[in-house]
Amino acid sequence: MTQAEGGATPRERYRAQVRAEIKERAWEQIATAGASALSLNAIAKQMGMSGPALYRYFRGRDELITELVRDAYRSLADAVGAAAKDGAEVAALAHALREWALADPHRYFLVYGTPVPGYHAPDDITAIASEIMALLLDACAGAVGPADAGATPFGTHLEENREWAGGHPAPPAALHRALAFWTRLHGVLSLELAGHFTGMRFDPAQLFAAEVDALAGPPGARGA
Amino acid sequence: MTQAEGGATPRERYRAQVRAEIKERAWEQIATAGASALSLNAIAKQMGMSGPALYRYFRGRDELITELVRDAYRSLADAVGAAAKDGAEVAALAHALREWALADPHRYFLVYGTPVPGYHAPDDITAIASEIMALLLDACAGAVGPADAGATPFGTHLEENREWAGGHPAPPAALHRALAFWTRLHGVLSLELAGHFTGMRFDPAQLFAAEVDALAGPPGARGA
DNA sequence: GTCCTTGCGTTAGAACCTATAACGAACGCA
DNA sequence: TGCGTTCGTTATAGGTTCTAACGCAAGGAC
Repeated sequence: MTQAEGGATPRERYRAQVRAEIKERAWEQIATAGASALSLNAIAKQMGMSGPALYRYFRGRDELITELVRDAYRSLADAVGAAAKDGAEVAALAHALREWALADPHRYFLVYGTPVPGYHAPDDITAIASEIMALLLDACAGAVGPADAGATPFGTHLEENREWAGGHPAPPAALHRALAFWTRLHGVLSLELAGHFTGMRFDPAQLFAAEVDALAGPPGARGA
Repeated sequence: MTQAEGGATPRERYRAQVRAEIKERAWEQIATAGASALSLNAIAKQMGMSGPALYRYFRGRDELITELVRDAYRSLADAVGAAAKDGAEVAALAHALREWALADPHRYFLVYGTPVPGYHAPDDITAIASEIMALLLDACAGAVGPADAGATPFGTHLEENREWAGGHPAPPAALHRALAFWTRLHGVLSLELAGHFTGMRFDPAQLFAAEVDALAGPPGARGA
């Protein structure tokens, strides 16, 4: 999208532009009907082209979706990164995450929703995921309270298996806090976005805020 | 499945039996390829029938899936109910939930996974969901610690909007704890089942256990 | 400016899918 | 034994992804 004009040859520029427009339409479809309803045929028709033309630009439906997942991850990393720029408070990251999720629920589900059985994310996507995790670890390492001294059972387990942190020099309590941040906020967000709270009258934002509050306090609270 | 033999007329018995077999095959397909790959045609072919025959038994793909969702909810309610029978410890419910989820991940995603845009669950399904919530509230109400006295901001918000608890006489702290139970354990389970922990070396079971531990302790810990 | 190559978009078609319509046969009930 | 309901069939319409083969047009080379 940004480097569409940076292409060398006219053909490459045109190609990049068409690819961008295809993804644009794809995002529109996903925003309204979800990823499962994404139809290459419909996109082509919408663009005034006839069906198989799109296969010049994407190997197939899977490759397009993989590209969209990549963009979604990139977008999330940017959103979280922007929030982590200054203060780097854990609550700020949480807020950025929620904003990003509410802005386009289907995009959230594209990243964190029900996985496709055969699908395995390519390396560059998992790299972006690690990048997000690093931001989270930074924030969590910066917020280690004095109460984090006591080692929890899970803390020691994490100490022994901390390869996933990619060499990040965070204490076990921070590792645990980062993991809890991820799983707890995903828990609230995914249930909210999936509509499991509709009917129940309480405000999901306040439940989310309560979880963020708990996260800002004790990490493994009462563990051991 | 159970009441297949309770039918009055031979026709009804046969019909119930065929419906049961269709659902059986559907579950097999879902277990291997997920709900999105469920094909009425394939089921029919597998049963030696030709395509449209299944429409005598289900209005369409949607009705079959709705039925499967209903069965999944029922199964979850039974599993949780069985665990709540005796001691009624919160940890026991958590363990039952995890067992149920790991037994068939795709079944879990059928209930808690990415929602289909147009779909709205029928009343009897939401009723089962309420039933599960009631079991959870029972367990949480029985585990109110002395530390739960202090009213958190979210606790008072829940006190004001407690219709979703269906008149359950649980203190606000128990309501909060039940909600946290649901969202936190779903957070860990769904990320684990979706494969977001693969590559990271830690044991998901221990993270789950740590969350259960935290749940058994302070509910809104440090809120306010 | 002219040729030649490369790539784009087309139509045709195979193999799926859901879903409806119309027909014939079998089954159960009286 | 007859009759009506229900079942399973085939045919059909319309949708999807994706491959193959063809023609045209645009870019680069000279």
